[in-house]
Amino acid sequence: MNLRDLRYLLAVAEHEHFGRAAEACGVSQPTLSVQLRKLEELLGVTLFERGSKTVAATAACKLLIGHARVAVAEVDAMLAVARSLHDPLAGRFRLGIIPTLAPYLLPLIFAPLREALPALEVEPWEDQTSVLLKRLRAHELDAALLATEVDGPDLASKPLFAEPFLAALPPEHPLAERAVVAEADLAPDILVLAEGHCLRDQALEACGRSGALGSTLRAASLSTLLNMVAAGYGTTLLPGLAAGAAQDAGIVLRPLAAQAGRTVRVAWRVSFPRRAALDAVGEVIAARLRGFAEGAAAGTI
Amino acid sequence: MNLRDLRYLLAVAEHEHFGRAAEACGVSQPTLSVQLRKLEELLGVTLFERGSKTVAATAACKLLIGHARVAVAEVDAMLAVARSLHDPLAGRFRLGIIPTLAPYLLPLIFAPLREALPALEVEPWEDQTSVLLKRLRAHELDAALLATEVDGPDLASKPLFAEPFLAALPPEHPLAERAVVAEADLAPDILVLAEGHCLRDQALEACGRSGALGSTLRAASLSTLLNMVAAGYGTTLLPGLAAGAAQDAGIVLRPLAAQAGRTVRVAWRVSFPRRAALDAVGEVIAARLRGFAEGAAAGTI
DNA sequence: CCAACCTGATAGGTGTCATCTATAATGGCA
DNA sequence: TGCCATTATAGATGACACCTATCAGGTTGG
Repeated sequence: MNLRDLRYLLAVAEHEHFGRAAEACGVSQPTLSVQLRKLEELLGVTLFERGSKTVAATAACKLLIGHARVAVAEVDAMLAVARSLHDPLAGRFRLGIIPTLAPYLLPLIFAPLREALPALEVEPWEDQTSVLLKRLRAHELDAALLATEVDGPDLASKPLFAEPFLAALPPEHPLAERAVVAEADLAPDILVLAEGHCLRDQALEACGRSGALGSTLRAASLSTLLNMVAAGYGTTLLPGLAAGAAQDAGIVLRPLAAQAGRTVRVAWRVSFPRRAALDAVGEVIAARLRGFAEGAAAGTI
Repeated sequence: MNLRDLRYLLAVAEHEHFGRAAEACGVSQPTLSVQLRKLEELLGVTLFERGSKTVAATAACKLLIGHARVAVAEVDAMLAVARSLHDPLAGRFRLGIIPTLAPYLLPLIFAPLREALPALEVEPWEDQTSVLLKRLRAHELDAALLATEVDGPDLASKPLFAEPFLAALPPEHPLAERAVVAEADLAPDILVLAEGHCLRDQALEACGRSGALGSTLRAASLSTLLNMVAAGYGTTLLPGLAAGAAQDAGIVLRPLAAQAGRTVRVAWRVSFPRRAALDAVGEVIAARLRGFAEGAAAGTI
């Protein structure tokens, strides 16, 4: 059975005339006659009584037509929905973001995203890299903003912008008097985030310390870490976008000698079909952050 | 778009696996792949994300699947209804019956009809011949029991049984003393039904009177007519099946010399598709009335 | 690290079938 | 009785759903 046949059925029932029904369906009258007869044979039911001048739906036909009408209407509704879904730049876009980035990046990009992609409902999801990757692979996210490369043939990524690190120091810290701080000088009393945060590994690597930290304090969030630095517990390496929050906390920021930093990337499943939305979101973010690295590295924040 | 495609869509969404979905649909995997890709092109929407090991429905697909499910379910329901309608001996059967027949025939045939055709809901409709024919042609009746032939190429009929007329006389009427009454003897004081009843014309013809009756009384129903005869207003020609009612009213019945009578026929549209039901109903009625004519004509009622 | 697998995509061939035009059959009507 | 309207039939044709065979990519296990 074919949907077309149901449309023919409804047309003949409505017009009570094969010729006009055929015209309404855009086919020839013989086509309609043949197809309708086939439908009758398939159903095992006489659908229409053909008189010399009249075509009348049988009682059986009237029973069946109700179902046919609903079925055709549903398919039409489906086509309509599909048409409204044509635009890849519309609909929900679930974007994972790592915790050391989300609070500082989101305020910057929300407005540009809404302006550039008004039909796209960007839904942020904050979690650590490994969780984001898991959710991304599970189709629970459409893309993720990370500070690491991704591996595996099912995922791909591209860099959006470079984010320099800054030395974050308590005001009374000896290093605060220097204009530029060498990464290695931070090593002795550096504070880092809890395990799982990519920033933790990157900070340790930048200042040349191994992973074995002993009793070093570990903060659960970048906000907590800043509070600890401000309280004089030690120093840290801060992502450039968090500079504003650090200064508000009374922390002294200094550019780094070797210009350590991280690259924020957008990652996605290679099979993800809405590449247009993906690229558009990436471009909006990259455009918003363009020139950020130079300014931050030069200390002109 | 084809219903088949919707079934494929639902199968893949359910199994999340092209091979197994194809098996469930009874087609090869390439067929399913090709058809689904075509559906995606038709809808302009990517329905599934194909990973190396996974097939996941996109958000758009989930929106569309709801409609597809309803449409397919409706079509299946339609097929189920059609199957249950296969039996032509089932369902409503609207049977027109003329007023001079209905009250006397229906009590005889209801039980046999119910026994022989339990799935057939016979729905009687009582009206005069012309009205019945109009309703029959308008598809408001499936068949009609008449005492006349039908004409026109759109209608057909066949005789079911012969119904002799009887002379109906007041007990004190002179003719009541005869064993057999000649039709012409009833003419002087015959009472007939109102115009439009076929029995009126047949009674008048049988007793040799012209249509011009002058001030002759006319009854609206056979029941009224019997009351009038019983009250001594005159005589009448009575259809055999009404004999019981007449005797209950205290009327004297006599066989007719020329054995005037009428033939009850079933009429239908030649295009009426449920010939099986029609023939079955006719046969039940004919069987029930078989032998009636001889008994009635012989006065052994 | 490579071979065997699993899975979906692609290619070429084939048969079915929806569709067309042309024409017949039927009945109504003047 | 011939003309109009309507549906049914016939034969031809093109589209397309389907198949088998094969490819391509990714995973897995020895």
